Amino acid sequence: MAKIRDVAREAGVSIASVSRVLTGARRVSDDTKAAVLTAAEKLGYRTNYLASALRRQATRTLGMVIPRIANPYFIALVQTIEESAQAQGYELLLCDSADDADIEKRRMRALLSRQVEGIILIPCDEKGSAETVREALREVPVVSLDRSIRGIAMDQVCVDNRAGIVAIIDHLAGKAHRRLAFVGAQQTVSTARERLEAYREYVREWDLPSADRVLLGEFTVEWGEQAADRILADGLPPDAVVCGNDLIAAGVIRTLRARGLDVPGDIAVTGFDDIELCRFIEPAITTVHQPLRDIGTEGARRLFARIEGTSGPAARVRIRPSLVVRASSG
Amino acid sequence: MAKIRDVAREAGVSIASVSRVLTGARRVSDDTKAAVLTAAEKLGYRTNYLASALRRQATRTLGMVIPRIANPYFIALVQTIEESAQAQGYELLLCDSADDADIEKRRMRALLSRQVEGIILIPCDEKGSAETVREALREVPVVSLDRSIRGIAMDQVCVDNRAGIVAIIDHLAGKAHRRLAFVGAQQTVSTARERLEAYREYVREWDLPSADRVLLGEFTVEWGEQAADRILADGLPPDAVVCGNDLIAAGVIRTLRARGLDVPGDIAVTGFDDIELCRFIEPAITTVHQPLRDIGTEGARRLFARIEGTSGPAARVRIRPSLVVRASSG
DNA sequence: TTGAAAGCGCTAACAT
DNA sequence: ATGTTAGCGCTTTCAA
Repeated sequence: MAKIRDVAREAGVSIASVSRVLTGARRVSDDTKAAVLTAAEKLGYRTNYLASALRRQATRTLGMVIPRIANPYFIALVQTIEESAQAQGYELLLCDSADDADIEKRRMRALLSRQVEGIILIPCDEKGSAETVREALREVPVVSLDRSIRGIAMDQVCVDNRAGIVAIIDHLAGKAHRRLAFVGAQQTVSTARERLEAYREYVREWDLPSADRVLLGEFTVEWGEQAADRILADGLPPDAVVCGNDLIAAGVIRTLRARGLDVPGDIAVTGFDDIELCRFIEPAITTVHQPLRDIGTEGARRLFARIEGTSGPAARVRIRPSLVVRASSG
Repeated sequence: MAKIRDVAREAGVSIASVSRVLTGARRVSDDTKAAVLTAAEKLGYRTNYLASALRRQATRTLGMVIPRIANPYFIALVQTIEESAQAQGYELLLCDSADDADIEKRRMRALLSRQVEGIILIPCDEKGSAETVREALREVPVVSLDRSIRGIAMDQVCVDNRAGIVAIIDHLAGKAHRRLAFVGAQQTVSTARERLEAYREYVREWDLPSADRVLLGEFTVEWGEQAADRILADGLPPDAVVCGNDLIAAGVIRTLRARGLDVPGDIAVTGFDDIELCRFIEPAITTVHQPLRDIGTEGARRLFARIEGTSGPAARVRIRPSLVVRASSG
């Protein structure tokens, strides 16, 4: 692999001149520039990023840690961050925490070891992630996306979960649904917690017993399937099921239909997130659309502001979602 | 950020001793080790990867370039590669080529600049990728996955597309389907080409006219929807549609049902890849299951063999897929 | 405008 | 077992 030395020799100039040409410094004659470019091209020279970054003490690299790379929902956020990074001339290092706080810590440390200049994190666990973030914050700015962490001074950008749940309940109430149930996930992340809390608080304005008709498991299709059977085991089932996310809704719908019920005729079902699957399920799922692009760009904006040191106190930003009415809610 | 100097001072030893302790070299006394560990912990020291990698001339890092990070199918391969990399003590740098040969070239160069020790590539374009690969091969081993590139000496691991299509046609023939059609994608990647060729060659053993009943577009749901309408416009439509992948099949099914036809009653439909969506569509899609784990591990195995210089001539490996029969093929 | 040389933070060879 | 030091490949003073 050709080094800057080789290019200098080939071009008949000093290595300083080669560096100047390649980094775009101004003070170079056209002759030198041409000679260097020719030599570099001829030798297939490529700047050694390690040496360059070590010397200039800048990597122009961002890190991002997400709970699961296989989740298209998170990937949509990755895309947005990647675009923002590219626009600023930064590269993105993506890591998967496998929804495990220990792995998340290891990944964050690996990113810091690689001297990333900032980190975007989708925390995997509200408790476990806090310590990791605090450690990282001592070295670089960190911004959390999608899920928030309480009691920590950092920029956090997420959807207004409460507004989403309120919109869903208002919609169902407008369709004359009265007996509601909520199928959500255990309270390990803020989204699970906030959606449940919003449901509990808001639904009692319509129907008190509905506030206690709550089942908590995981954000998966499988849990939705199980939960639906539990709901049906009840003597007088609800006429609408508010789900914590779309995957759960897909599972609930599948089981309800397998048991011979009509959705939404017998029971309406709603989701949250508006993942692509919503349009493929029959009936298509009524849900809350996540403003992923807005969340991502706002997160990146704040991270870069911190990197440049031009930002004020840490803030928690909540982006308003929108209701998407489809067939599953009658 | 604490440096090795600071730790050495804090521990009252030389920087060499700190390095020895942290890199796990043997020749250190227990006292020194303890002192270093304590000091490092106290200062929150983390080895600077840039300096370390530059010095040892080894990054223990692999690069991977895939056409689209949003495609869960590719992500399944990423997961496998990541696991293999971790098992070897390597980290993985993931890049998205956005299905664009120019971007792919830029990404590959960025990886080389970062001194990755090997690259796993899912080429975005059979023509455009060849040159990029040849360039990269001058510096590090490159292994292609899922899609192959003709006329280039490198390890390539992909599914046996022909075997998959043959299995599909045998299955449909066994169900007494005779008038077949193929809906695939333009021939920019090997998978599109090989599946079409296999269809054309093999279907004529059953029904000659079927070999010409071919529509080519993209590997998307939207194209499947359009293609279905074109198929129906024909006076005497086929009784089974073999699709180039599952997304196309999903689109075909959606349109056929929207036009009032029964799948598979009126027309059977099959896919290729066995993505998750297959089980959610109604009717669930009969398809060819990709042995993604096998492809990934075999690719990683070959890459590491090349990195260690313990491998023979470049080879093209074809992994056998399996047929998954579901409701869409009657 | 150009070149010589220092030094980024670390590891490993060499000396002790 | 430990310390001293050269040097990985590059960028950026500093001089000329």
